[in-house]
Amino acid sequence: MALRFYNTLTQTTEPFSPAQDNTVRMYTCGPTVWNFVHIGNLRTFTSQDILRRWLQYRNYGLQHVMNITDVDDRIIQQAVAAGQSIYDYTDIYTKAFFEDTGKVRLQRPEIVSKATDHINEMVALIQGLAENGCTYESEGSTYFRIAKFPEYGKLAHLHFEGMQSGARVDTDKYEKDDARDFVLWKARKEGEHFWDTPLGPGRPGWHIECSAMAMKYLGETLDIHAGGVDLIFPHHENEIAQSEACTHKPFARFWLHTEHLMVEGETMSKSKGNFYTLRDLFEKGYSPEAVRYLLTSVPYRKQLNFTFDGLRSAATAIERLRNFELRLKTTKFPDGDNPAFDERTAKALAQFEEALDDDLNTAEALGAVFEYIRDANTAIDNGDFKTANRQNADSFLQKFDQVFDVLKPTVSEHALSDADIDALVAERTAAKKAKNFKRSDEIRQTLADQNVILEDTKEGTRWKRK
RNA sequence: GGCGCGGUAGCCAAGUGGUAAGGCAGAGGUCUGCAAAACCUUUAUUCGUCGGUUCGACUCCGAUCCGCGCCUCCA
Repeated sequence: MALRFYNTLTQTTEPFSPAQDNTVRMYTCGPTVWNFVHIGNLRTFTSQDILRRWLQYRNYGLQHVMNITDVDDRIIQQAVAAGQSIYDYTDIYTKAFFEDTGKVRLQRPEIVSKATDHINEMVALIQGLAENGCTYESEGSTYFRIAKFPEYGKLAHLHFEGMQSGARVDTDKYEKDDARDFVLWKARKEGEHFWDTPLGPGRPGWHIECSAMAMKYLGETLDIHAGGVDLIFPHHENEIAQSEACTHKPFARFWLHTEHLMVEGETMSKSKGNFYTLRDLFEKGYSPEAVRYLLTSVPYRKQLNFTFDGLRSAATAIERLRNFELRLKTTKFPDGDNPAFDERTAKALAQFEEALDDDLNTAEALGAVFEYIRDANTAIDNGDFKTANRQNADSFLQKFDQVFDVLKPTVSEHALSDADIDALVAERTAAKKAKNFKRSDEIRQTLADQNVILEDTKEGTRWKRK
């Protein structure tokens, strides 16, 4: 079956292909840069990375825009507290974001756009909405009038018929006609960063940046819009309202939402003491690959229970994958070809691709890979794996890694070089030959201290980094 | 209260009408100078509970218990 995704808008799984040409126009809600990225954020971004990679694997071009929210209440508050401008303050966390996500090998979107660089576009969009009679002004702020958009609630599947206007307590500091109305442009407040615009001095509301930037770079209708489940309402619902009320065209064809993660079975929160940034995990000694693997091993639409036990399991699972890769590379196979085994490889690849085509079922894809590895190991043991089978096997493994990207270890800059290791291994082999096991074990230990593991095989000694 | 998601082995988790993938941990074995590493085998008569439909249900229907999320600025 062809590629398909679950669409929050229709609540069904639908076949996917881009609307125009071969390029997927995709927008994902990026970070609010007021702090370091935490593992909850990262789960969403990692799932989007898998989405990116799978679209590319399926030979689609990609035009992916991710925003950086660099102005909002928290940022203003934190910047003031730190005695910095919002630009200086957010710059720190924007850089940290790419540094951190780079470590877990997230691809950088084709376009990264900052909210503060697109004030003009936002103002223009709000003006367009004003022309359509969808806005009103109150105490210097501009609001979107929900009553003008009857389809409001279609993404979150909320029904407001029974709700009385103003029935809810309005906790917002600004004056609104209807509790559901949301602010497009916030009036300037004393001591806050502001922009002078035709809408008056102030700053953008939360939702408008995404509509403005998405449509600027991708056109009025996106193929995919993605984010965390918590953004479905109100953020994405409001994006739809303000975009479609302006263009009268569907804002996005597919809405993909990543479920949240739990930590040790509990919701992650600072008060519970189970709040972790990616940097926290690195400090505890966990590898970027292990984090990446754990985060991707559970399909994106399922809640993921993040545990340290799971993180260790992930690291061991990666070892198994790497061991197979190493075995494939270093073993001398019997000459010839075994068509039956090539068929086995083809089957594994088909299962792998079908799993990811099915709304990115990463768990099933991994199952296909591990099952294959077991069969391949058995075939190698039995001599059923021939020299000519190596190419397809290796190609399958590389295709797997094109998506999951965990095979290559992250090597620190202080680590021994490959040449140093090779030299020590050669010395040990000589020592072993001379039955100088004392020296041989000494070298093994030296390398072990550098996180290099030696394996003695029929074809000699091979090594790997841990 | 409304809407949505989920409860499968010690842990993580796929499957969703034809008789339980995979990973980790555990147990056994192969290999090896010992060791390490690696590899192989094995581990759920059973899928929250109770009913129903069916030749047959983890998979469909009803009820029920439990967990999680959203219902205005949180990925």
